Amino acid sequence: MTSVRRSGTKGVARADREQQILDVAGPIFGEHGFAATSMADVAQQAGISKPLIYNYFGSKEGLHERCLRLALDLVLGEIERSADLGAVGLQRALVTLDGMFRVLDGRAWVWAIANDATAPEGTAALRDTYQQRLDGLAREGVGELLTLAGDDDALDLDAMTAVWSDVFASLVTWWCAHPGVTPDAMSARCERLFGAVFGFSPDA
Amino acid sequence: MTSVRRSGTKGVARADREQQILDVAGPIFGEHGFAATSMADVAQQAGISKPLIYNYFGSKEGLHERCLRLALDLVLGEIERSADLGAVGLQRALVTLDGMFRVLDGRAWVWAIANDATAPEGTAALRDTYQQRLDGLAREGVGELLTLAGDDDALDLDAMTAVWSDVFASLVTWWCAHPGVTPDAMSARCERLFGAVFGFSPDA
DNA sequence: TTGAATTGACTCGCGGGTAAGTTACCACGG
DNA sequence: CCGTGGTAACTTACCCGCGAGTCAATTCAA
Repeated sequence: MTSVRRSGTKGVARADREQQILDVAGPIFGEHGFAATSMADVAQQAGISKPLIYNYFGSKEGLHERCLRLALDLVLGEIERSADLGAVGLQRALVTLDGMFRVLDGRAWVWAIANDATAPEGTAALRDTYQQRLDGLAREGVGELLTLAGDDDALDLDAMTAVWSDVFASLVTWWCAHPGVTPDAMSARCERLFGAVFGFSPDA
Repeated sequence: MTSVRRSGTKGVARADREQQILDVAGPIFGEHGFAATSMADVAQQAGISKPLIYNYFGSKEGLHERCLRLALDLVLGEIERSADLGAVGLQRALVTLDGMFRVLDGRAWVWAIANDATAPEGTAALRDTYQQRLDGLAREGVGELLTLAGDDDALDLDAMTAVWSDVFASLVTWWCAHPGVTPDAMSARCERLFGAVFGFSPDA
């Protein structure tokens, strides 16, 4: 997995060192949040010095943005992949949840960093495009449900989309807080809960 | 509303000044969160100097705790009051939401400060007792629903309680982000959404 | 020798917190 | 009616630690 050293280079090849730093920084940002993470801490846990990180990523924001991009790509990619599977209604919700559990298995920090409230202002645009694509997908399913119930109020749709997004996040966050639960077990749990709420088996 | 000045005292009476600082600090803590709030900012917006705040509240944590207590008392008090009204099932949920909208009307910072993720460690105990009482109430209604559906898994109840708490929070937060919506209109919205999800009118 | 990789040892601003003084008001004695 | 001292409210100007960010070296492969 090690890249070839470039001429005139001591120590670790540039690409490898970069990857190594990202591997360490991601979980740290995820655990403590952007604001409460110190560069000295990242450097120490990576076994290198602080200036080296600045050499590679320029600033704390720069390092964070790289980690955030990885996280958002992973999360959003998985959600869009699930959407393409073609399931509808509750089945689609369950499929999306299941995919998320699988992709986050052993990488809970990805979810944490994607939902970090202390992220710097500079990432607002990045997070916006991500949120818009997410909301768009959520809105489809939610709109279907509301239309079926004869509700065509625009703000109702807006609020319900926010609620569904939070329900999704709530289930994922709960799972992240229970490391012993396998993705399979968690998906089964979601099926039971959906069944209890909606009063019928989801595959009906 | 002004307290009597005590003998040998210049300026504002102690109780009045304390209240004035709290009135300013609450919304600031709510808007920026504990971590991102600076004492100098609070002092400036209150039109006084920084040391005066320390004279009154001892520390940043001290000031924050006072604001947090006010917020938690308001929120939890309202929820327990709603619980005592004796409604059951979905009606109880709607009544609780309605009460929350009314008590937070014009005081959105109360909700923000009660849900601030950057609150200091020292308030963990305070927040725990609050959260436990909240969870206890939520667990009642959720447990009823799950038992009705034949689900008696302990972790299911745990997860579902977390989800319901987040749904509640999600609706309140959405409302806080839409200042033009009256409590009445928001309660009506909640009724429609509940109806759409559960497939029947809540008062049935 | 060259030059990229790497680091020890800084600077600097920000924000919590404080020491020491200043202001304004009141209660007295003359 | 006028000092004059006492006291509480209040402020200016500071300290100090922490963490982001930088610079002048140092190491080592080619």
